[in-house]
Amino acid sequence: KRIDVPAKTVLLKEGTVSGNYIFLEKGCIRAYINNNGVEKTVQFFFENEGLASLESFLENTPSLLTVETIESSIVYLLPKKFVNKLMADLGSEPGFVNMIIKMMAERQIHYMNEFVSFIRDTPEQRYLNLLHKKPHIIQRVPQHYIASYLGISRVHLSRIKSALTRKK
Amino acid sequence: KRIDVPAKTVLLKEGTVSGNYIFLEKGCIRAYINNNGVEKTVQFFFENEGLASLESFLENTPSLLTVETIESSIVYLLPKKFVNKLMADLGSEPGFVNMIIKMMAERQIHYMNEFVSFIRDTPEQRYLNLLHKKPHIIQRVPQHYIASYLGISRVHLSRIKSALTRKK
DNA sequence: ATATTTTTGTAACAAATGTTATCGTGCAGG
DNA sequence: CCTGCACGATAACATTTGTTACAAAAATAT
Repeated sequence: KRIDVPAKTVLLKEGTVSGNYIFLEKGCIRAYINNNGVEKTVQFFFENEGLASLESFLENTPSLLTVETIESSIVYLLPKKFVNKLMADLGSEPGFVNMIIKMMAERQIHYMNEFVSFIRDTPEQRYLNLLHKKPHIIQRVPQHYIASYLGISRVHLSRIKSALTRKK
Repeated sequence: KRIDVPAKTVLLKEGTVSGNYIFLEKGCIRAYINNNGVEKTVQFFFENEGLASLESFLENTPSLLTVETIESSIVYLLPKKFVNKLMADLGSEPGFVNMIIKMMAERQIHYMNEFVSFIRDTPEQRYLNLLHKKPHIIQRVPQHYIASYLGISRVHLSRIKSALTRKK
């Protein structure tokens, strides 16, 4: 289940049902939506982070997202059966349930904050937020992926950056 | 705990700690963020829906959101203690935990979809989505609140609407 | 080392969106 | 029945953002 893959390897393809929980030991991954041939990046993942297309994973529906490595990476693929068993076994344990709920609350808060940020902030502010709160993303991820993550064109992100350096 | 309030009543104010779970028996409510004096609507609620500023409620931090009635409404305010007790009592029951997890997953998927929609869709598409998937919002809520919910100015929403009627 | 692909920056123009102001309509409170 | 307000439409103008195209720099493969 432990595999070593080069950059730009697709781990989960849009339209297929998510069969694995993906855990990233080393490297860097992005999840994106394909919209009429234009890729819109939704999230980035780094060392020791795990992901599953939640909707697809829970409800056995085809995933909206494609998951692809950015750098060459080492990942574990945990089959869904295995994860389900884990949940069932530990379900009785008191602390486990609270942990799950807490994790889910965190993710919910994360997505809500992203959502609010889109309503409230300009692209420049969103870029600055990312720069301050998650500088590792800016450092490691190619800029055009970041642009699509911010919901803007790569040209515009370039403009924002050059405007910022001029201000300083 | 059951109160009858006129339109434009503030139920939870930005900066205060959320002390109640709010349940709406009748009427219509909006939650918004105040950004330099500009109100950005984040969500709408209608009959038989409940809400708490999750982050504030779980972590006892000041709420980022203000919650205000749109129409005159009838609401129940459930003190947090009461809700916590409910959770603790029922925590032992097996089905309850699954229900909570399912509810949280739903909300997470909701916010994620909103987020993805901002990255992927134009304002016009977002308006059409709302029109098709949640027509009751469009029908009952004043248009400038909807504009801020879509992340655009009220003028632009007007333009989108008139462009759409011209197309038909 | 060289060739090829990927990534980034910049310019010029087009389209989308915001801002401000004005007008008309309808509705709520006196 | 009035009189304000709140709401929505529209116009004119300003600003932001997207698109296309080209070139340079950086990374990667051969």
